Amino acid sequence: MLKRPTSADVAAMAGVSRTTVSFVLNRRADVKIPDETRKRVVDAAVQLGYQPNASARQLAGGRSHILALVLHQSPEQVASDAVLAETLRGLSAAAREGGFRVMVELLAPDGPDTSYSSLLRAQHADGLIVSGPRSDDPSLLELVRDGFPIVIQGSFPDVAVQSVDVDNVAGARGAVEHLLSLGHRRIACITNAPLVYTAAQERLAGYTQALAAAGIECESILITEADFDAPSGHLAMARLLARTEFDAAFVASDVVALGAIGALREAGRRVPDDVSIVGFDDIPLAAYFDPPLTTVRLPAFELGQAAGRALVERLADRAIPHRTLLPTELMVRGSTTRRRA
Amino acid sequence: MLKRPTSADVAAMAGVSRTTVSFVLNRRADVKIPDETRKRVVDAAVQLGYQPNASARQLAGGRSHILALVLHQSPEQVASDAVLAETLRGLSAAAREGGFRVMVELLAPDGPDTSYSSLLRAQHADGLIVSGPRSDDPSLLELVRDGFPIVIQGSFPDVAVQSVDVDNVAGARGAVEHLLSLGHRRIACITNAPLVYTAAQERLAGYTQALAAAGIECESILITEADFDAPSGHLAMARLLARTEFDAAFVASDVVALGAIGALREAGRRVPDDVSIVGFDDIPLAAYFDPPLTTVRLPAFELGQAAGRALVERLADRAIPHRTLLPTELMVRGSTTRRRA
DNA sequence: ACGCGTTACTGACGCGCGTTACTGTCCCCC
DNA sequence: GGGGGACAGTAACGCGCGTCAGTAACGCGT
Repeated sequence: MLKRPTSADVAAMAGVSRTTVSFVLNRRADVKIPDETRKRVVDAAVQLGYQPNASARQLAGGRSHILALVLHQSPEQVASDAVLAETLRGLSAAAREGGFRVMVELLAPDGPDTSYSSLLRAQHADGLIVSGPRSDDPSLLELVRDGFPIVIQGSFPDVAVQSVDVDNVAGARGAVEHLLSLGHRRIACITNAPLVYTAAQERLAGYTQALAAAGIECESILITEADFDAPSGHLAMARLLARTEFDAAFVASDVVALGAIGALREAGRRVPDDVSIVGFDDIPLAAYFDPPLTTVRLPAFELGQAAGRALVERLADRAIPHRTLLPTELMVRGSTTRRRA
Repeated sequence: MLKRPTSADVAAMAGVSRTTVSFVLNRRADVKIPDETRKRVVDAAVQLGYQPNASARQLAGGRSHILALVLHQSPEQVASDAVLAETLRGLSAAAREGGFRVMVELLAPDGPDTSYSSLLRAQHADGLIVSGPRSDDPSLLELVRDGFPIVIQGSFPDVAVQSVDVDNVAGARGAVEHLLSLGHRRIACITNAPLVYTAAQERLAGYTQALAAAGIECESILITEADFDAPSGHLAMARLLARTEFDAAFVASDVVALGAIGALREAGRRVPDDVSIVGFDDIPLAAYFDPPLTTVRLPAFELGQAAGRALVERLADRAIPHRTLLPTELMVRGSTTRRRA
């Protein structure tokens, strides 16, 4: 492997100093360089295939131009996170706009894994996007308190840190309102995850709000928790079926909803004729479920993009809103229908 | 934000030179340091919360300790890549074992996006894992020729570069043999992607091999291409239904298969009673399709892990096999059944 | 007393770049 | 003729670390 050219090589070839090379290649507006010299430098750089060494640049400039995405999730959660790819795409796009690259740090949630704090403390990355943190994460609190640039994707209550999220409450409320508008009154709810996760809390809150607004009492017998994946949805629906009657259900995750629909089918209940189902997320496959799933679209790409942009702005010392909430959209498909008379 | 401590600060506090600090913290076995001194240094480092600056380390050491994952995929492909998350987990695990971190580079496939070559040339990353490259990518060829450490995830024929892949041919063959063993003779095939992708070619090859081994002629009227996502599977199945008869189909992607099953349903054909279906990938949701999908399990985690490990070994100048093929496993579920008499 | 080896450590350089402060030159205007 | 300013460019330092060559102190055998 041939030795990579340095800026000194470019300088030598162009017959100028290294400083001039740096000025030209970094397009410094406050330094005047005649076009002729500029061209000589650029030509030399191109001819040598010069690429500035990232480490040296980072060291001299004090910034790494890297954003790190920290995923605070269990394997099951990652596996069933159907929107991760899209979120990553959005983040990647935003990073690129701002001249950053993206690093990914996957954490095992069992046991305190604080490896990501070294990302910042070692200046591996300039800023962090932390996805779905647990609200009791001490090392995250410490990083925030130390003033590191961090954007939370999700929510992290009671802490002064920027966050970007989808409007879970409004989305869930809209989903339940849709069921209400179809005449359903006895509506069950399966959460997407245990309630230690704020997103699960928020979606549940949307459910109860919609019921309250319609003057319907919220019964805990109608509510049960799932745990990210389809099997947990299957179990949750089986629990509900065993203990009460209902003619619709809001399932706060498409993946969980697929499992729940399976349980309904096995119990001989048809969707949507016997039970209407609304999901949440609008994963790419949702429209191809049988029946096609009515669900709440989570703008995954935009979410990643918004988080990335927020962090980029923050790193440029520009003011950014404390909290950004992205709107959801109800996608009405075949899994909901008017209540039978 | 407080200024981060440097190794000089640690040295001052411990009353030794910076060199000694470096020796102690890097656990250099070839340098003898008494335990007492060692302890003083470690204590000082802990007390200051010292974290070596990554850039400086990279610059001095000439390596970044970063692996980059290059995803050469269209948005639709990324969105429907249900195994990306798992692969990333595996890669991340392997990287961590080897003391590396992971960077992700998403490329738009339209137009030659060579941004990833600068990852290596700028020494942003020590090595690359390139997922599913197109075989005509010139900048990749160039990188390989220049001797950069690259591992392909997928295949890249006719080029001397390490690669890791799942055994697509054997997996597809097994899927079709399963259909044959159930008495099916007229078996259609929907590819997972256009045939410029080698994985699609290989899975198709497995299909034709299995038929050939059974002495069945391979008819092109039974073969059609899809394009990664469910809608394309729907279209593909509609095309097949319009032009011929068959009693089973091998669909080389679970996501595509879901779309195909939808098309069968709309055409009034039941799965598996009228048409048996075998998919490929075993995405987490496959077991929850209706009917549960018989499919070929792609060991996604292991794939990422194997790619990561291969690259780590390569970077340590240890010999690694030119090509690693991971075995698949047939998951027999409800979408296949014996041919009706 | 001297040489020699060992132990315990350090000084100084280099990695490749950004950047500040500075130098030299030319020209114009009083 | 000389002061001043714009122009074109450079020398040199610092970023924080790894590492090699080197040194000072000490012990030991003869």
